[in-house]
Amino acid sequence: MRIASAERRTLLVQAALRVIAAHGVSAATTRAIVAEAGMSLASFHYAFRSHDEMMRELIGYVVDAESTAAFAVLQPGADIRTSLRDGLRAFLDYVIADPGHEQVMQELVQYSLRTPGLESMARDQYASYHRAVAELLTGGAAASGVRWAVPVDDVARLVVTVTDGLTLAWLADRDAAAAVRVIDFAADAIAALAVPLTQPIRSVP
Amino acid sequence: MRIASAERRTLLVQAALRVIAAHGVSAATTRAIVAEAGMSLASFHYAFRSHDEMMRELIGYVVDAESTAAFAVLQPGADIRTSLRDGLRAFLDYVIADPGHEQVMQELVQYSLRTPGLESMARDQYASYHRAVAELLTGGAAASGVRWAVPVDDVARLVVTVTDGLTLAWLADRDAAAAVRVIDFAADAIAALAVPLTQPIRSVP
DNA sequence: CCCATTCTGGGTCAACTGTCCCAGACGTGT
DNA sequence: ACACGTCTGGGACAGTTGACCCAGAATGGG
Repeated sequence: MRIASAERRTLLVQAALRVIAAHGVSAATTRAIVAEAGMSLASFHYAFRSHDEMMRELIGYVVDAESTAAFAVLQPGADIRTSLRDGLRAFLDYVIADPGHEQVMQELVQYSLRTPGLESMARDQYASYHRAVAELLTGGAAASGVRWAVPVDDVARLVVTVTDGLTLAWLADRDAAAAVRVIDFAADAIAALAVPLTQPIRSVP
Repeated sequence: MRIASAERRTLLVQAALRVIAAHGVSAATTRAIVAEAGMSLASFHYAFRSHDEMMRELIGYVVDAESTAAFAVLQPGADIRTSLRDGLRAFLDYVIADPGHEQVMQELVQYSLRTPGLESMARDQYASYHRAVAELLTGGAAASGVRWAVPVDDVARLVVTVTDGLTLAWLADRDAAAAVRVIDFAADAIAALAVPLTQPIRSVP
C-alpha cells in the first residue's frame, strides 16, 4: 500500500465513531477500535502516536463533517415560519431516526470540556454549529423574502439553543409529541424576528 | 458508630460528586472516591455492593436534590415577563458561578443513557426537572396575576429546553453576553403564553 | 470489665488499559 | 530475482481498575 497513511487514520477514526455511537466514549478503547476496524494494535500505533492523538483527530473530523452537513432543504416561497418549523422538524426526525449520532455529538462536547488541551475544540464545535445555522437562516430568509431584524448570529444561537435542548430532552424521555410542541412554539417565536424585505437595504435611508 | 450505614453511603456519594465535578465521570473510580472521602477501599465495599450500585444511588441522590432546589425567588407583583427573565438570568448566574455542577448534571444524563439498566433514570431526571419548573411557573403566574394559556407542563418543557441549550452553549464557548440575549428573547416569547387572570377560572362559563 | 458485633487497614487477585518491541510478511523499484 | 523500506502480527510490559479476603481494631450492650 502507498497512500494508506492518511486513509488508515480516517478508517480508524470512523471505526472509533462507530464504537462510540454503539457504546459511548468510555468504550472507545484502543483495542475495541482496532477490532471494529479489523486491524491489529500495532497498526493503530503506527498510524497514531497515541490514543489521545486519535481522539483529537476524531473531534476535528466530526466538526468538519457537521459543518458541511446542511440537512435542511430550503423551499423558495415558503414563509419563514413554515421553513423554520419544517427545518426543526426535519432535525427532530433525524435525531429520532439515528439517536446515536447526536448522542455522540453531546458526549464529544463533554469529552472536550473535560480533557485538558481540548477545551478549545468544544468552542470550535459550537462555533461550527452556529456558523452552519446562520448560513441556513440567511438562505431561508432570502428564500422567504424577509430579513432578520436582529443579527443573524443571534438568531442562529437561538436555534442551536432550541435544537440542543430539544435533543437532550428527547434522548432522555423520548417524548416526540412534546418535542413537536416545542418546535412549533419556537418556530413561531423566532419567525417573529423576521421582517418583510420590501426594499433592498441601503446604508443611508 | 451505629447509624453510620446509610450516612456513610451518603458521604461516599457526596465525595463521588466532588470527584466528578472536578474531573468528570470517568475519573470517579472507586479509589479516587474513597481518597476524597478519606476512607479505605474496604469501607466502600462494605457500604456498597459494587461501584455500579453507588452510581445508581448517586443519580437518585442528585435527582432528589435537584427537585428540591428551587433556586428562584418569586417576587409578587412583578410581571411574568420580568419574573421569567430574572429567573433565567439567576440560573445563568448560577451556572457561571459553579460550572461544575451543571456539567455534572449533563454528564450524568449521558451516563444514564449509556448504562444498561439506568436508561429510566435519565427519564426520571428530566421528569424531575419538568415538575420542579412547572411548580415554579405556576407560582410565578399566580404572583403576577396571570395564567398560562397552554398546559403548564408544556411551558415547563420550553423553559427546560432553553436552560439546557443555554447551559451547553455557555459551557462550550463561555459567551455570557450571547446567553443573556437568548434569555431576554426567551423570556419575552414565553411570557406571551400568559394571559391576564381577570376572573377566577370557572369550569362552565 | 468483657464479649459479640460492626467496621477498617492492608494486601491480593484477575482483568483490562495504553504503549512498546521485534521478528517477519508484504509490496515496490530496480 | 533481489534488496530495501513499509507495514503487521503477536507478544510483552507496567499501570490502573473493581472486587474480594481476612486479621484485627473500634464500638456499644451486658
